[in-house]
Amino acid sequence: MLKLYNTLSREKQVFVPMEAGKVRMYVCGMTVYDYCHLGHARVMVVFDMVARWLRTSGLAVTYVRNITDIDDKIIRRAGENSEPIRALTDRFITAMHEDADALGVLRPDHEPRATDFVPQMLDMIGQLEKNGLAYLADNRDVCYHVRSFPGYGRLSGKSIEDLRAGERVDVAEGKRDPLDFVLWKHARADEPAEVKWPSSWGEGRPGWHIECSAMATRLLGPRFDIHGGGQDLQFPHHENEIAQSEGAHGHPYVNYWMHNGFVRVDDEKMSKSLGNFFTIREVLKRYDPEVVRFFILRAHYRSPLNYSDAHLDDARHALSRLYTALKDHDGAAMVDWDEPHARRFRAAMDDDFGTPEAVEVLFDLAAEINRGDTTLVGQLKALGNVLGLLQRSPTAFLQSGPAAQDDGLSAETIEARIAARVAAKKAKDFAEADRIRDELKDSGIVLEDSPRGTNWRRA
RNA sequence: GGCGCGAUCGCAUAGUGGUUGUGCAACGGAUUGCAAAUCCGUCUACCCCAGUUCGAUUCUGGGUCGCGCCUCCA
Repeated sequence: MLKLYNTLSREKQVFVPMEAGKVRMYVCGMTVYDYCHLGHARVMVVFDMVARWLRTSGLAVTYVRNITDIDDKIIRRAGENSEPIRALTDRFITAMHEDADALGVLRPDHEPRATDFVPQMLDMIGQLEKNGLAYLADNRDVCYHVRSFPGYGRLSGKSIEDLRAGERVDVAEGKRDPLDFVLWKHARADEPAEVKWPSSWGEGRPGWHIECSAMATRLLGPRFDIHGGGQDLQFPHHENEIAQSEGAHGHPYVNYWMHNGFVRVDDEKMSKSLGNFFTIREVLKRYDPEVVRFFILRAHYRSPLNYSDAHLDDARHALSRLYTALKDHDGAAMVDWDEPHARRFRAAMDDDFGTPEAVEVLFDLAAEINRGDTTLVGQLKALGNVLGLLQRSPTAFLQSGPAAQDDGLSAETIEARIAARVAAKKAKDFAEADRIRDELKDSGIVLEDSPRGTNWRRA
């Protein structure tokens, strides 16, 4: 029985799908004007894990993760680059897919682009206007009248009064209330034709929040099971989505809201605005992507996750232990769910996606295997697979490394050195054998003698 | 100012009203020509102050510190 923490109720709840055996899930994805950073990596990996676990649990999942391809920052960036919006967004969508693929993130069932759903957004805005929740402001933007929507602030635990008290928003440009947000931005003369769509309120483009409501409704229906995203989207983005969808449809929008914690650097949120972010591809130059995935899943999805080289190094060593246990064994990869470790694994995952405990089970399996119980090899591999881990050849993982690109030593060179050392050992020239080993060690290559020969791996 | 989250062994990260988890690191032993890997063992924590309790790291209240949201942000 799966329980998950629902941001809306602020407690763990038993997950009951709307339709037996099926789950409909929407996750807020990327705004594509730059490379993804580690924070994006976390959202993608976390909800990939969620989708995998739901499927492993026998549910048919429809997973939607949107792409925001129209927005102020995109327009600005395209202008700076003197390139069409579409060229810019296409480029970064490709880059995003490269990053996601590297991290073992499976493609969602749908990746809708906002610009493909403008008519649906306009329909929804029209409905909101009809319901008395949207109005055309003096500056010709169409705005959502937040005060007319009862229950605004329920998700984020904010009251309209408190928001006003701490208000730091610019003086309203035509808004009736500073809290009101834009549904439809009227077109400006200096904007490219590419970002102008006709509408009954005049030419313009969608506000940010409306796209998710419209696309989720179109692809999953007006009410669905799970909606996820980064913690920072809880307010105002998700609060506004609720106001839009419930305001338009007159019934609840989402049953379970999930928010993943931030990635931090030096105990500060990693973000574009703070400038302390690392892009995924930057990190992947120095760390194996599976190490990054492991690093993310080793922490609970709702906890903050501190990034540092030391922590990634630690994660690499830990993952190496798992792969080392798998080395020299072939095992079928089907989970036997009646086996005790698998039961613990399931219990951990069913408790709000407790990947840290699930990973712990993996280490216990590795220990059992190292003690000689090779019947558990298949379990380790198969449970690893549930998390999207441990599917490579152990040797391939162990011989790849942080320095793989620049230590300049090819496998052939290393093998040749090993052969030379074996010869030296045979001749009882241990000084020479040790010299060769130390030399390789200085290049980050660790040798391991075994009855069946000498193996090597990268430290 | 409003709202919320967190404080666990050297580092990291789980979890639990009483049996003290996991990874990395460290130390001792086994193994090894020596190593590495592995195994066995050691070290063994729960911010502070009250309260509830037979018993609290775990529950309640207060405090301190850190962080997040309230503005674009995964």
